[in-house]
Amino acid sequence: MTDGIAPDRLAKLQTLRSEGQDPFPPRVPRGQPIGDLLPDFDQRIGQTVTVAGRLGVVRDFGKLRFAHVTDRTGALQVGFQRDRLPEFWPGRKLVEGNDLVSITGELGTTQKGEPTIWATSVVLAAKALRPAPEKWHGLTDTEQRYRARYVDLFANPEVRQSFATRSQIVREVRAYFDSLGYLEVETPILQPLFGGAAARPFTTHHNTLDMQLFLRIAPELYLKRLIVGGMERVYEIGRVFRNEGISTRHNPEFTMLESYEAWADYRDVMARVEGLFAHLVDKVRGGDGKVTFRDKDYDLSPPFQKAKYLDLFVEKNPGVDWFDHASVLTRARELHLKTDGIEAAKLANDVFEATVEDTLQGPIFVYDYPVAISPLAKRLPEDPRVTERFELFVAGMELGNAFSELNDPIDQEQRFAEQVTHKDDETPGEVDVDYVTALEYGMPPAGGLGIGIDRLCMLLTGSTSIRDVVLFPLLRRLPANDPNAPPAAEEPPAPTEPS
RNA sequence: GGGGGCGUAGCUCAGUCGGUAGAGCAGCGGCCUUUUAAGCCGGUGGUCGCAGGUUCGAGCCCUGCCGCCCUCACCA
Repeated sequence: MTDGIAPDRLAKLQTLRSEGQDPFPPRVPRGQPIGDLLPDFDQRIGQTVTVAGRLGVVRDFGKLRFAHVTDRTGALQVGFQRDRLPEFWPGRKLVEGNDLVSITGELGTTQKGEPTIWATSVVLAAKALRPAPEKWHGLTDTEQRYRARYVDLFANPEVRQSFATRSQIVREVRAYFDSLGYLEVETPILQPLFGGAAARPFTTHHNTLDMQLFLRIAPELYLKRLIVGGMERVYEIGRVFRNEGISTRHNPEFTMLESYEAWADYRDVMARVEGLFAHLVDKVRGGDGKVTFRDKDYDLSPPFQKAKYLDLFVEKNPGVDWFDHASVLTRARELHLKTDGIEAAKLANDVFEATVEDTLQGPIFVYDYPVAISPLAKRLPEDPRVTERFELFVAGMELGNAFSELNDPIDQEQRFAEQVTHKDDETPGEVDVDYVTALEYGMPPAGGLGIGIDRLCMLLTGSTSIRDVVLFPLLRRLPANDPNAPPAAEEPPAPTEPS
């Protein structure tokens, strides 16, 4: 438990205690945000204020020491002078870099004009038993950054900034839908059947009900029940779980936005998406939609390009008929795709993904997807093989998926039944009868949308990896003898009742 | 799961041909009241990811394993 603690810091802690000082006092003077002091600092010179935060590297001049103190709003230099701190001075070395402190002092500047709080009182707020990473490089080891995100966050200000931006993005997504009269709702994460997407679920079990449950792969089918119920405009921002590979753009749990709007179709939803991006570009990027992602430039300002799925398919696969399996099979073999045991429609879509998807720099709406790969979308009146569905691509990355929602319960039941007969581990083993029943009560025509919030954050923060926009990405557990590993399996603490 | 790369002090990194384990920062002692990657002097600090093997001798070569990153596959 104490592996990795610097012995000298532990010794200082004990010295503090033996001198009757509490290294972890319950409260200290909180003072005010450093960021509030800086803009009109010149006018504040001479004021006595209190600030609290984490102490940086101490620069020691014998009878004078400097260090910066950082809080969530900024950093300010602290000047420790022997003559102003007669009581603190003899034990000054017991307070060191990375400790958490509360400083009271007079605002002033140094000879070089650096804003400085000349301390008249120093209170240790919490002793740090481990040193900070190196001041100049910070913490760069990616594994340590993800495993010890708490260090990453205080050592690397740009990381804090990215997550602040993520918070702002989520806030503005809410603001956008709220402004349109949508209700934010919460639907089950533990679901007896999984659906609304094609993905392998995590499974779990409820003891008292003795029931198998799935962690949701999408909230879709519950949200549309709400449309049946007359809520008309709903959205949910929540975690979904897919038991699949991990990569720079996949985390097993990720955050999805889904919205549904009655009396809208997929064209209306397209406009909503453009409206959302315009809003985000305005509020998060200050009107600048130009972002750099993986060394390429994109402009996220709407309007976006549009192209039909089948047009793109033909363009990259001349002479190949998406709906003709023999034709697709030939092409798939040409592309060295895996063809054994792959269903016809999936194979055709694999060809699309192999030949088209990477070329979609975007932002671009790809629309009118074949029905066979769109089990929840409404067919085009003029071509029942195709659905009113679009996906949004940026940088070859699928960012959103939307369609005119299928509200014909008979068609829906048939498509579910079709899925069950071709069941694989990505489709449920039985028809969601209750969902079909809901549709039988009548669902207004509606447009639905799903957007991967994490990927949206990647784009807007220029993060190459999804792990840079997820605070605690899933990592393999380390062996128990490693100091960074969680404590070896012990008796779990007794469950406590929520109060 | 396949392919490639990486793992050395708390942190950032060197380590040549296989020949005594190194630097900077942090921490420790000393000097210094205006530095800001402070400076100077002196010391401290190592399960070289783990386990085997080859060798007189392994951080280095070989095998297996663990972890992370990139990439492909799958997906949003």
